[in-house]
Amino acid sequence: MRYSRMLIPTLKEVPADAQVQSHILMLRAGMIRKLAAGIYTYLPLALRSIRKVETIVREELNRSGAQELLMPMVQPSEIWESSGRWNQYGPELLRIKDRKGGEFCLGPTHEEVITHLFSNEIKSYRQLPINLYQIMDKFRDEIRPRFGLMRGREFIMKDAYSFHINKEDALESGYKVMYDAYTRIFTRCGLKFRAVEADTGAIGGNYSHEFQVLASSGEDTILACDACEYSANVEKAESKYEMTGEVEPGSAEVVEVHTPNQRTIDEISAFLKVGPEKLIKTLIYHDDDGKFYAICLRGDEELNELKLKNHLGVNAVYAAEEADILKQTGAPVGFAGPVGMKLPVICDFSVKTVADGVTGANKKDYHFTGVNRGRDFEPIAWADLRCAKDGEGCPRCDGGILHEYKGIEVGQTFYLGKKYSSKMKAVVQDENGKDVAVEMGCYGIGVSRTVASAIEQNHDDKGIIWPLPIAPFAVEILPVMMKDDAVREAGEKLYGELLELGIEVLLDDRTERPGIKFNDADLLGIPIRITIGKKSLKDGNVEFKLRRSQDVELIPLTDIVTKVQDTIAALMAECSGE
RNA sequence: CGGGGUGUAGCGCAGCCUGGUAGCGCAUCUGCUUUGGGAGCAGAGGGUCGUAGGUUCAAAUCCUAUCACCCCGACCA
Repeated sequence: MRYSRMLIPTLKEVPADAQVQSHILMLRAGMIRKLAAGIYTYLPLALRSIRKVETIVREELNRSGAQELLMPMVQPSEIWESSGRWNQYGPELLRIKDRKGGEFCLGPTHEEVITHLFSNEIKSYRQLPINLYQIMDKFRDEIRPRFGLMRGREFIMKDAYSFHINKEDALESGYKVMYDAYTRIFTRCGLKFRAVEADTGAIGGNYSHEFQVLASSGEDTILACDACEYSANVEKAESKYEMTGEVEPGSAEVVEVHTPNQRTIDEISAFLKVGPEKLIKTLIYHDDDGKFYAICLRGDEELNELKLKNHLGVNAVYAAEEADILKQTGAPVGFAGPVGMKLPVICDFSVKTVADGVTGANKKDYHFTGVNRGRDFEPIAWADLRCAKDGEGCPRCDGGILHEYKGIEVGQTFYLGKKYSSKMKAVVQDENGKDVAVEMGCYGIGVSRTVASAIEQNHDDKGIIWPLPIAPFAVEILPVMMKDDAVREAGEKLYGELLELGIEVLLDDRTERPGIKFNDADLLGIPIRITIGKKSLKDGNVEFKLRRSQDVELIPLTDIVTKVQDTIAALMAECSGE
């Protein structure tokens, strides 16, 4: 492609409404333009990268036995009513009417459509297993779209749905296969990522993983072991911490102390001059049935609500309102404690590391000191309820330490079991002619977000540094002076030769000044740059430079094609995962 | 939806308080000179000042409403 003919409207200045690097750089590199909040046009350069990701996704999914189809973006309300989600989904579902007043929505996801299709077309266990996927635009009317392609309302997603006759199959030939395919996909994209254990909600089990591209600007926090494969979203992560540091209960007397208006851990810690690790904090929670609990943690620990929810085996947990706390504990917020607590007390393991602790007295403006477990209170359960932290022990292996990373979620795999199939009539006849609900899995990849996260992970202050497999072009030829006949002709000749070999090459044939060309080249981030200048050309050489490196090599014109081919092969091999 | 902020040329902004010819830089077009890291000179084009009402002899400027966009919270690929 000739630069002079391609729509690449680069910007020298940073657009005022962009905050994150991927957004800024995609705007500046002329890759995207906004039409409305969270809705973008992908310009030619961006589309080339998107297509590359899509191709990798297709190749790996096809290889894993999945089949591509394409479902409608506009979906009738009926199927959403039958799944119960027409009312449930909320304002994120963009609803529209046709000319006859019929109700439709723009598809935010396709469980309804795929299940509708399945129940009509798949009747027998002999047709299973089957895995169907598509790559298309989704529309989710997000409350707050932001960060360019990172969180758009319209975005490109690959969604896959698998159907199996039994759980063993679903996990082995379904979930595991997709997990491996995802690992290959992101490896082939040239991204540094981790597959982390994620919340499975009410389904339970370790059968959901988030694929997180590591980037300091990521919104998700993950903890990963430095010795084994364990890594998990901090929302779910466990650690070996609770097994260490346990102390015997102390022998101090329980003393009621006056602590006027001292509510928070910091306030009490300062007021009584004891460290927060000597405090036991008590939080009041209730589940979706309105049942209340008192949750105790060491003062310097944070409650992981997800762990609490899973421990209780309920659909949701909520922090109690101020009025409820007064009603349930007899004291205002800040003075709850396990001693004499009427509500069931559940303690995090961290409480075992506190002896002669400080707790609320369930009485306004009073706390207890010298509180010890066993003697002064007894929880109904001990559990891991705290947020795991950087530097703590790995729960899966010996000696491994967890480290914290920031990540961008680009994919998630779910084993769903029969949760949806039983509700949505996805049934087949088994060998006995009996109807059974099928085992389902669903698997998503944010394609446009993957491209954005690649930039988030690979850039410097001058611009993008594309991983070769998803770069819009592999090579950029930069003739410094197009008006110099020798330089121009050498550029054109090399351009022709590389094209002939099927190499994707961008020829900057603009008659711009060198500074503009160099800066644009850095901004666009094409992995291989070949600069053709008057002086080196006189000796029969061109300059060869990788975007990610500072080194410039002088290569004889006669060798440059081979050099490019070898370099492409080497860069691709880095991402092959072999 | 709650809180904060911004709408003036393709991009970045000034002008508004104190009403009176709509400006600057970059970009664009023409010509000449320049050409290894965002050139110089000369000239040109481009704006219903987000929109709708109101006040006024007169509104980008004051008032009212409204819309859009951005940032902080709950959601998610």
